Amino acid sequence: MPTPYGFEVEGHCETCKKKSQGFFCDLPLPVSRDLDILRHSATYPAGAVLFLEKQDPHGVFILCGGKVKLSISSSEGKTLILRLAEPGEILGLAAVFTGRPYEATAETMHPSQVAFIRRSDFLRLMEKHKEIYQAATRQLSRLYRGACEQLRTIGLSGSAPEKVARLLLEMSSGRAPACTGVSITMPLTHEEIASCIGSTRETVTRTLSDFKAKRLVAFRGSTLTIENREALEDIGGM
Amino acid sequence: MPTPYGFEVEGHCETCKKKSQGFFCDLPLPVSRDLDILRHSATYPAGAVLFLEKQDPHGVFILCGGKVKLSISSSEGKTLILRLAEPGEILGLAAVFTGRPYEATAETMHPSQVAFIRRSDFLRLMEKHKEIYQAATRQLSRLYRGACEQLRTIGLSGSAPEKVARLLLEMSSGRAPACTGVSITMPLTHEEIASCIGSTRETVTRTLSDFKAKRLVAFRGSTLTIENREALEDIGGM
DNA sequence: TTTTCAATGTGATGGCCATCACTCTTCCTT
DNA sequence: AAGGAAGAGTGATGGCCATCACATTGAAAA
Repeated sequence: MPTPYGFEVEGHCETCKKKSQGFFCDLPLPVSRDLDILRHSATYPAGAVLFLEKQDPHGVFILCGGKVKLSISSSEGKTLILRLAEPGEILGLAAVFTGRPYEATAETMHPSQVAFIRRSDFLRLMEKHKEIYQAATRQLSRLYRGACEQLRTIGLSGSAPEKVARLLLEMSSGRAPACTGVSITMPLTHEEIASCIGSTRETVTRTLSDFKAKRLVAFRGSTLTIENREALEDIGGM
Repeated sequence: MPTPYGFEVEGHCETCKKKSQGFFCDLPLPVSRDLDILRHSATYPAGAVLFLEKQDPHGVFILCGGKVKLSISSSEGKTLILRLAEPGEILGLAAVFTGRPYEATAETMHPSQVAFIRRSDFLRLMEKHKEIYQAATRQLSRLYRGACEQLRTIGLSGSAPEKVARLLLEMSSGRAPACTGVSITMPLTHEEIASCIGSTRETVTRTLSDFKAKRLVAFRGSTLTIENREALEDIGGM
């Protein structure tokens, strides 16, 4: 099944197309032909590790379908989740480009389709096609902005409620409309939320209970609804 | 004074040249000619603000000489220093490329020479010269890696000593040799160190005193010498 | 069904460090 | 030399939340 992305995608094409701003999609034909030759596609089960933090960068992974968790961890075993990658993203870009080790660990959260391109092949491809530079710059810019946002959340907010509120608002953004009443499907456990904001599971549980008691949010299964965006923004210092 | 960077630099050329890996230097002649036409050079005094967080990105600033502090701040007035830019760096790159507001505030620490290029001009220039894409990707990759490191320091380390140790080690890295005995000229006040690691001035003062008492570091004026790198790495969890 | 394990809820405790309130030093200015 | 301001050192205090410990729910396997 040929697609506008330059490689075959089973199942999640629609998602990829919808989120294509800034992603690795819609490449001109000559570029996608070259990509097709070099890529190695595979389907990974949930929980598979694509690459490990501090490993030498053998290449980039293009996420075609599924969801991948990117995280860093300390020597004491604590973990910080950087972001969840969506279909269309290139993983390992900064590492491959600088030649330094992967800066994070990539692990599939669901069964995922992934295309791999060897470092040397990818670098040669970049030299050949300006469009790839363009896509890479776009993605890296977004990554950097995201990291800054996370630094703001973790580094500048004193209290745990502040961090949780910011995370919820961030997760709900990008969805229309950005106002009270938005619902999001929470893909993270309390434990994982904690490791997005540098806190602990217990604190997240307590904070969310508190938010619920104050009618700021509501839960229906794994669906979270923001019932009072104003108040949340207030708590988040925004 | 013509230079290999495509624009005139007074005073800090050597620095720039030494740190040129990944920077905006050594461009081919046609590129630097085009840059020369579009750039607006200026010298700013210490403490000047090049751009503000959340401002619309009018363009990029190329730091030719001096030093610039990049920081983000919260609504309550707390500040987090992201990094200190050295000559050769392009400031505002991610913002200009994505079209979203500047992600940080840029403020000169010393009198600095800065070249400005309007957003539209810069984007057109990128389209024309692949070398600029290349330089941009390199710089963005480094920025992203740096942000990840800072996230690791701030988000994964529980204690203040851990954060301070990591910061000192990071500041001393990049200098030869990376072992016990390295001296660095500390360009930051305790207050600024605190806002690099999301802590407070008092805590930094106390922690550094403690390190000094334990013979991990020594001070001579504004020069800091690492006397026991092993122990520092141990505290930093590295 | 029963089993089982992950996820969640909740109390108790204590330590780290942010905060406040000073003093002291060191320059730079006048 | 006196004045002032920025930086640095230091004690006291209290609150937030990490940590430990255990109960409870829920949802997949067996």
